[in-house]
Amino acid sequence: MNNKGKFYMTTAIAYTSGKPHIGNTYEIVLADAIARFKRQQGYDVYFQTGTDEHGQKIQEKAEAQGITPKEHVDKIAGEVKRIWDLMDASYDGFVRTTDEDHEKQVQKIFKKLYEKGDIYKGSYEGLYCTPCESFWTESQLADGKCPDCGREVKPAKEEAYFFKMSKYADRLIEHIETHPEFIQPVSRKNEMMNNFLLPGLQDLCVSRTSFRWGIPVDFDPRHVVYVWLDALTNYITKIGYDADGTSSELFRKNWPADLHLIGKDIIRFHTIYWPIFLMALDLPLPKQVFGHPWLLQGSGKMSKSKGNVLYADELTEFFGVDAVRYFVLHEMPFDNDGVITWELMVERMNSDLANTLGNLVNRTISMSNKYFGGVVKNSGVLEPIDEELKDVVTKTAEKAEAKMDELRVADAMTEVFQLFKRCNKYIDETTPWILAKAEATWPRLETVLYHLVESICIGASLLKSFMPKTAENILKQLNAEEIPFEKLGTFGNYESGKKVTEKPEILFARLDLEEVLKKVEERYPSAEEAAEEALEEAGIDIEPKAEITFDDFMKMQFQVGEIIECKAVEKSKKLLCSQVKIGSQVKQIVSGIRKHYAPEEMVGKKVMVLVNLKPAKLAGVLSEGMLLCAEDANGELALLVPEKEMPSGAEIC
RNA sequence: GGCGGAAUAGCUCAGUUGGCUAGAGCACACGGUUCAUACCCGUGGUGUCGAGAGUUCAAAUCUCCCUUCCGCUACCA
Repeated sequence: MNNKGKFYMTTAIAYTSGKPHIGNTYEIVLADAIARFKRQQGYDVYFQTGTDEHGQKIQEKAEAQGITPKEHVDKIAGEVKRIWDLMDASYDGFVRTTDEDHEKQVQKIFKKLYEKGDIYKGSYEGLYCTPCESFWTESQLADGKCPDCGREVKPAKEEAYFFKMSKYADRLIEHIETHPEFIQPVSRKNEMMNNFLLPGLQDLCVSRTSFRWGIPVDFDPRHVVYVWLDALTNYITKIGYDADGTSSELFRKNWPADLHLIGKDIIRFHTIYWPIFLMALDLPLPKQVFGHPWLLQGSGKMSKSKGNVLYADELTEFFGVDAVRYFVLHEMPFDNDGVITWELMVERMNSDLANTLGNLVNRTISMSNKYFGGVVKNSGVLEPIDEELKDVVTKTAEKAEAKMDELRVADAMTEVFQLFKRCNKYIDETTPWILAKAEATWPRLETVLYHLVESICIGASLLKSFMPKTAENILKQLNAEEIPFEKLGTFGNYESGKKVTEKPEILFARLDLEEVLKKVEERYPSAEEAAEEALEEAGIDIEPKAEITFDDFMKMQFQVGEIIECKAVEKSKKLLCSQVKIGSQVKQIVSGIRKHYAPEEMVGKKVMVLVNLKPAKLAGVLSEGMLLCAEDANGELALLVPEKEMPSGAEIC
């Protein structure tokens, strides 16, 4: 194998709040296909994945179960690993952010950046705007007030460490502009530039004192390192980066990373904060960050509380590992979200895997056995039609490689399936069953079957990155070895005279959609029930606020209000402006609930109103109070209404 | 509200620097075939290329405007 150099790639690390669903699993399969293909091409690949195990959410999850956070993350990390292994992910390194060496390095990095002056200790004192949940540096304040909402900023109870993002912004802008391949897909580049870099970066809070489950700041142990400085650094710590300068051989060989594969939701952190952290550490930047789309189920993003979650291990029970790998890779066309449903899964399984591929292998082996006792001989009786087959077959590797170089995995796989389709056509063109009738045409028949076996071997070798077990199985049935990558462009690798297996094994059995749906129905309660169950089961934890006194509480005045008029606020996408009758007076209240309520359905509702809130302008419209809502983990809102009929103006106490 | 993207066959999407009768896969229909997992091969679309206007010998492809969706962001008292 010719060595094309090192290739270090990573996935994002999975957050250990719960078992990863098929949407999360998609990322590891995508990464694995890329890693395997790179290896096949001759790169020296180091492929890293892992788990992100700190944070308040995890602390709370653990408390709710009556176990320690460590026990909780051990369990979930084990689950993640089990699923990654089930999917045949060929990772070389698995990092956990609770690994001792990771924690130690994060502390060192934190200290190093602090000593360098890039991290400074700030405090919320006089600088925190509670409603905005934002803190500001002195220089950011507008007339001593919150630059966002213009209201007073308050002294706060917490202090925190901040990272000076702005210091490196110019360098980052320069880098992004001179390296167009850095952010993929490119459409994301503009979003980052226009929304964050060009308007000016704000400093990032990198520590917390409100929870304990994190890496302590060693020189100020009341603080734990907050998420990104902890999570992102895994890409260097696990391969042996040392902030004191004695980094490992592995690190020196592999850094900078060639590819960070992440979900599109965390592009900002990987293309802004992470490069800036690296600049602060005087390390080179990763060559490419690819924010892949999401795999959705049905109509919405998968989430536990919606009850529409599919898990990799359940899907593989129905379809097998490689069919699931095929599906998730095939349905993701590079920059659009893909959709997974049981119907689509069955369709792909039947048409692509069972019909096109499975049946091809099966009919080829059957004919070899039937006509020649399984012996595949290249008797060299050629016809012009053979050239067309060879042409397609020998060019497939090159085409697939071109697609893979652009990370277009689905397209690369499609190229491989073009090869199999061409083989099926070749059988029709050469009609082996007619050749079999006369002894005179047997040599031609031998050649035809040889061509088929050879073509399938090339196809199977190319399939290896995407569906490793299937590729192996096909080659085994043909009694063939994997063809090295550099020979995939040549025809005639199969050794003439070898014997294929006597009984072909069905690679993918056709499935009946009705039966599958029936089984699914039996196994899973309907989506609605599941959603309810999930909600009840999980409950929701939110960030606790400081205790208040009864007097504080008594300052707030709540009343029942009747909505007598409601319309959308024109300048905004989320706001509704309601006229609310409270006793004898009418207040105008603006609320961010347009996604959840249409203006007409608001009218007539009696709702809970915080009446004595200081009026403020929202999108230029005056708002004189607040409608109270309950919010679930997905941001779904529900207005609070009295459970018995009550007059407007009734006090809520 | 700011920035950006998209609207093409029933569905998912390709359509390069404007140029021959607008394509692929799936689904569907018909025909052929039988080695094979009732499979494979072939054939079949009068699609207002979102609406309107413009530039041009020529526009799905460029310009303007409108409509609708989507992404990021701000806002969401």
